Amino acid sequence: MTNPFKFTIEKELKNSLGRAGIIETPHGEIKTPAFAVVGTKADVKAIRPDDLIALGAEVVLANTYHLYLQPGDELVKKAGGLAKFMNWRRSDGNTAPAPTMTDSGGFQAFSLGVAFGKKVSKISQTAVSSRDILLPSGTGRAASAARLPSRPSVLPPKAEEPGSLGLRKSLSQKDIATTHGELETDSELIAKLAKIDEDGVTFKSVIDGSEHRFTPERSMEIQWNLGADMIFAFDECTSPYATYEYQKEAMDRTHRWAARSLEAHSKLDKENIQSLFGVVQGGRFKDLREESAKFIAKLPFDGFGIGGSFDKEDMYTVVEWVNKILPKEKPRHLLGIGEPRDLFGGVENGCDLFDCVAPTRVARNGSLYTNDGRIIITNSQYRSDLSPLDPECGCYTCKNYTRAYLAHMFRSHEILASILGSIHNLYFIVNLVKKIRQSILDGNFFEYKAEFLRRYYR
RNA sequence: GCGCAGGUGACGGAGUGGUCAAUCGUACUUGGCUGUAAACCAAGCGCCCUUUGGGCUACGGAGGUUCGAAUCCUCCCCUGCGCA
Repeated sequence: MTNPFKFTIEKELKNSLGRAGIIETPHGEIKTPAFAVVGTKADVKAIRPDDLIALGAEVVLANTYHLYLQPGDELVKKAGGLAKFMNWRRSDGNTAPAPTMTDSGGFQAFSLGVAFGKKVSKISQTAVSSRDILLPSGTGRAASAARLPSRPSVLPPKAEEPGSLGLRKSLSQKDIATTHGELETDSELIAKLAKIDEDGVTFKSVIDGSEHRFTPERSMEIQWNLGADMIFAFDECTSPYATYEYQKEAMDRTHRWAARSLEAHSKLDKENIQSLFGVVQGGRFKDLREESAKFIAKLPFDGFGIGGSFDKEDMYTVVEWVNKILPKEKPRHLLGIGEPRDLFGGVENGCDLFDCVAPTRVARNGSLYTNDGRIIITNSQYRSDLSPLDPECGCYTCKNYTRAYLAHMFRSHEILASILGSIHNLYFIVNLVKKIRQSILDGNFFEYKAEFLRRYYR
C-alpha cells in the first residue's frame, strides 16, 4: 500500500498567497482551508465524536506528549490507532476511521519549559516595529522586552543537573500559582517541567512527576504508534520573548531535529502510509523565518507546519514571509492559531490548515463566539436574556437553548455548560473556515473578510 | 419562665483590648485564555477622595470602662438547644 496523501489546489486568491484545495489522506479527504479540532488526549474536551461530525469537523489533532504519558502509545497502537481508539469517524453509521494528526510534543518544550507557571503565551501582545524585526539584533527588541515585567528574556539552553526540576508529585493549579512568585531568575525559569538540549527534551510528567525523554527519534516512534495520518517533526517552540540569539540557536536545532525526524520516520514507515510535516521556526525575525522556510522546504516533507511564537500584530507578516518560500504544492498548517481574525489572516497569507485550543478552552471558561464578537456569557446582562446565543448560528446549542440557560449552566458549574459552549464555539470556528473556503471558491474572499471582521470586531 | 450556647461584611465562618475595614471559603462584578499543565487563572468586592495615601461609617441595640473595644462591663432585643 502506498500513501494516497495528496494535496490539490482548487482555486487561488488573486494578489495573495491564499488558496482553497483538498488534502486526501488514507482516511478521507479534508477540504482546505480547514480547522483541525484539537483532541489532545484523544478526545475533544467535552465533545463526543458524533457532535464533531454534526458540527462539521473533518480532522482531529491529538498530542504525542499527552498520549505517550497516558494511556501510552503502545496501547493506542493495539487499539487500532488514534482514530479507531477515540471513535473518530466522519459520519454517522460509518465505522471507518477519519483523518487525524498528531503534534510532536515540541510545543511542550515551550509550554512546560519557559512558559511553565508564567503568564507567557506564544502570542505576545507587544507591538514590535517592523524595523526591529528586520534587524538581526538590537536595542529595540530589548526595550520591548523590558516593557513586560518578570519574564524570561533569555533561555539558557545548557543542560544542568537533572534533579533540579523540583516537581512535587503532580501539581495542582494552586501549587503552580503559589510557585509563580518564587520563580524569578532565568536559571530558575529553565528548571521547569521541560529542559532542552541538543539531542532532545527532558520532560517531567505533569501527571506524576516522573522523568521522560523525547528526541526526534522517540517522537517519531510514538507518533508512528499513535498512527495518525499526518504527523509533525519534533521541533522546539520558543518564547516570543526569547532573544534573537536564542531564536537562532533553537531554530538551528529544530532544523537538525527535522532531518533526524525524517530519517527516523522513513525507517518506521517503510510502506509510506503516514505523512510527515516539517516545522518552520524563527520567531518574529524575518531573516530567521526565511532561513527556516528555505531549510525546511528543501527537505522531503509531505507538508509544513508554521510554528513558534509571534507578536500579535505581526503574525500574518511572518506567515507571509514563510509561505512565499514554502513550495505551494504542499499543504501548510499554521500551528495553534485560530482566533477569527487570525484565520482570515492565515488563509490570506497561504495557510491551509489550522488548529487551536481556543474554541474549546475559551468555551469551558464561559467565552462564546457570536457574529457580533465574543461574549462572556456569565456577565450579568445575560442572566435573564431569553434570546438565543447567536440567532444566526445553526449549531445545536443555538437552536435549542437561550443565553439565560447557558448563563445558568455556567454559573452553576454544570458539566453541560462546557458541552454546549464547546459545541457552539467549535461549530462557529469550523464553519467560519468553511465559509472562508467557500468565499475563495466564490471569488469574494476579501468582501467576506471585510464584512465579517467589521462586525465581529466593531 | 429557668439553664446552656450564640448574634461579625451577600452567605458560611475566623477573630476575642491596639498591627481590624476585619483571616479564609463561597457568592457577586470584571477581565484573561491562540500546536491544552487549564470545567482554569487573575483582579475587585463598606462608603468617599487624585495617590504605595487619607477621611468617614461599621462587627444585634443602647450605655459604660479604657489613651484605645468586634473583643471587657451593664441593661435591652433576637436565635438555637435542653428543662419546665
